[in-house]
Amino acid sequence: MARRRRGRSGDGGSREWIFRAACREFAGRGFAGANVDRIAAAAGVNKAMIYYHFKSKAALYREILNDMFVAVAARLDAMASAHTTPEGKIRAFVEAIAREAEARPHFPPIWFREIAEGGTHLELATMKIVGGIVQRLAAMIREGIEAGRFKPVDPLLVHAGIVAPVLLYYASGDLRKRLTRAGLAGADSFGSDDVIAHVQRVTLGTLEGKM
Amino acid sequence: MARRRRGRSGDGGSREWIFRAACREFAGRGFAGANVDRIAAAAGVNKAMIYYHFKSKAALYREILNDMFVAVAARLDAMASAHTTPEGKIRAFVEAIAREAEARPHFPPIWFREIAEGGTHLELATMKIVGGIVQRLAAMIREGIEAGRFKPVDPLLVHAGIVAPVLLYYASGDLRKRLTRAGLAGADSFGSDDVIAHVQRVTLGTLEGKM
DNA sequence: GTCTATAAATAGATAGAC
DNA sequence: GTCTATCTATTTATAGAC
Repeated sequence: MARRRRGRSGDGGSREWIFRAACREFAGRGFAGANVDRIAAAAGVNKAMIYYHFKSKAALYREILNDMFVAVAARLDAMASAHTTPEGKIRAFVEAIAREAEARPHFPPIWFREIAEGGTHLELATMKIVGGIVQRLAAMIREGIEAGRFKPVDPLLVHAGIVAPVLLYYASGDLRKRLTRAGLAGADSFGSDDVIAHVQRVTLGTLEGKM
Repeated sequence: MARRRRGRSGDGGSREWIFRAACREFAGRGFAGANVDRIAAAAGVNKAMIYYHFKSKAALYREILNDMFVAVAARLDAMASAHTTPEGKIRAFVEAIAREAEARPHFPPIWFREIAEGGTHLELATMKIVGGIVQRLAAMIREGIEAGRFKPVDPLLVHAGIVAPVLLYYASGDLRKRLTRAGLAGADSFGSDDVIAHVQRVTLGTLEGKM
C-alpha cells in the first residue's frame, strides 16, 4: 500500500492523488466504511492534506459523486453527436454508460450504494445532472417515436433496462470472482462487449416493439 | 424512534425485534454505517441483548443476508411449480423477485450494497443459495430451448436483465422521491406492476428471439 | 503546501448484577 | 432473559510548527 501513482503524467498533485485514492476507497467500502487515514495512505499524503484540500470527508465524497455524472453527461453528448438515427443514438447511450464505467471503475459501485442510501449525499446540482441524463434518453426515444420507428415506452423503464444491467456487470466483478472461486457457476463466459451488445439488442427490440 | 412493533402477532420476541430493526438499519446505512445502538433503540431492547442473541454485528448481518436468499429461493420454487410452460416459468421468476422485494424491502438495497462490496460478507452457504437461484433460471431457459421456443441466450445476461432493473426499481424509491422533490422528472408514472410487466415482456422477447 | 500531535466524539463489545 | 456501566479501539477533524 501507500504511495501510489505519484509522478505520473497527468497528475495534478496531492489534491488529485487524494481524489483518486478516495474514489477507490469509497467504491470499496462505501461512505461510512471509508476511512480518511486509509485514503491518505493510499494517496501517499499526510492525512491533514485531505482537510487542506477538502472541507470534510463528506465534501470529498460529494465531489466524487458530482464528477461521476458530469463525466457521464459529457461522454453522452460526445458520443450521441456522432450518430444521426434514433437507433444509433440508443446504441451510443448504452455504450457511453459502459465506457464511463470502464473509465471510472468507482462509478458503478458508488452509484449502487448511493441509490441504496436514497441519494442522501447528492447535491442539488448533481441531481440536476442526473435528471439531464434521463432526459437525454427520453429525447432520443421521443425522436424515434416521431420518426415512426419506436413504439411509446416509458423512458424510465428503458433507462432502468439499460443502466441497471450494465452497471451491475461492472459492479459485480469481484462478486463473480468470489462465486467462481467457491466453485459456482461464476460465468466468465462473456466480456463487456457481449454485455453492451446484449443490452443494445434488448433495448432496441423493446423500443421497436418486436415483442 | 425506539420501541417498535412489540406485541404484534407473529412476533418472536426480542431476537426477532432485533432482526427486523437490523434489516432496516443495514438497508438504510450499509454494514459499516449501521449502528448497533440504533438497532437496539429501534428494536426497543437493550444493546446487550443484541450480543446475547447474536455473536457480533457482522454475524447479525450475515444472518440477514442468508435469510434473504433462502426466502428468494423458497418463493421461486413455490411460484415456479404453479407453471408448466417455459414462458410461464420465466414470468413467475420475474414476479417472484419482485414480490420478495416487496416482502423484504431491505433485500434490494442490502443486495446492491453487498454487490458493490464484492460479496465480502457472504458465507459459503449463502453463496451456494445465490448460485442455485441463477441455476433455476438457467434450467428454465434450457427447457425453453429444448422445447424449441427459446433461442440460446447466456443465462447470466438474462438474469442481469431481470434482477437488475427490478431491484433497482425497489431500491430507488427514496431516490426517486428526492429527485421529484427537487423538481426533476422523478417519474411516478408507473408502479410495481408496470415494472414487472415490462421486464417480463422484455425478457420473453429476448428469449423468443424476436429481435 | 506539508507534517506532528492531539482533541473529541463515536461505536463495537463485554462484565456482572438482577 | 434483561439491564447498567464501562472498557477499548477507532476515527473525523483541527491546532500549530516548519
